Amino acid sequence: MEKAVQKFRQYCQDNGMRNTPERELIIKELYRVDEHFDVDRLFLRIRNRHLKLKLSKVSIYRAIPHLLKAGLIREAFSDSGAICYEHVLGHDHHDHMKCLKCGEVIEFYEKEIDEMQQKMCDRIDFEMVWHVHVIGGYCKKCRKINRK
Amino acid sequence: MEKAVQKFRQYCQDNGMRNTPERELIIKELYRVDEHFDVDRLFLRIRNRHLKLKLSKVSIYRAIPHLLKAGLIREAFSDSGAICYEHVLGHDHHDHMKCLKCGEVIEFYEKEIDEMQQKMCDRIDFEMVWHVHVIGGYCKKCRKINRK
DNA sequence: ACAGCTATTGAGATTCAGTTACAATAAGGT
DNA sequence: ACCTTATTGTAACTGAATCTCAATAGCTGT
Repeated sequence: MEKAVQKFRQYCQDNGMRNTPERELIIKELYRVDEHFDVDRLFLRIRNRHLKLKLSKVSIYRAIPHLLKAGLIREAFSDSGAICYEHVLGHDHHDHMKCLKCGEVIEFYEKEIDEMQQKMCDRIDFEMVWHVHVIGGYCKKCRKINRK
Repeated sequence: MEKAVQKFRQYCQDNGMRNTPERELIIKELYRVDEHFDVDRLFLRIRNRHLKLKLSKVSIYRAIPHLLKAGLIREAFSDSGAICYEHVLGHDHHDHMKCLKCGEVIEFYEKEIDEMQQKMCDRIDFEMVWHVHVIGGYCKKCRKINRK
């Protein structure tokens, strides 16, 4: 977590930006819990913990493009309109499956898929910056229920 | 295109739904052009062709969940807020790369990635219904420009 | 061919995520 | 400590998508 804050400070320096308590608060709360989040959820989490009584949702919206660029978070998937993010530092890369019935999110990682993806990009001289790979379907539990 | 209309008629029958000229118009326009589209773009295309002067955007929104279920279209990616779809019939399966600079969309298909994806789902007993695989980055052209 | 049930339509109001405008504040180099 | 200007919060706004509701029109049975 402290590492993330450090990294962001560096990012600010490199880009002529100012580091502020608001941004650090966002990063700290972001890294405190190992969970997917959208802006609203993160906002409420900060509110409810009384870490600081006044932090505007707009500041979170404004911070996100920077956090993405700085490589602190990445887009995971979108959930009925709202975009869900996850932190990157200290969390191995993975992608997501989402159960269309119970909403459960399963993380997966298949080394070969990633490698193949990279090879394919190299082949056509495409410089990959990010990727989103989401599989929608029915999880083990919900399949059983459906079969009944 | 006529095949798509047929398929949708069947889908209506199977689900106690009514087939209407509005829905057929949507499907026909959808299949007339081999291009990605969002609701707005499709709406304007129908308007501009004067195929029918009065078709509400709401009807398109309402048709989409059915078209998805009927297997006539699929979600391709989202473009600054709006979801982009593409038709499925008569168009081989593929995924997308998107250039973050010029916005170009490149379609790709890697058989092995698809197979590996399926194997992985089988392994954990997850029934895949759809998947979205989007790679963001810089295309060949834009990389060259960036290097200057 | 007709009647009646009810799915579907369009207009307009509404919701909700995300953005913008702007005046007040405060970070950080000097 | 000062001064420049990036950042903040409030509130107004945009734009995609949904909901409400009265009017319309498919389909089914007769």
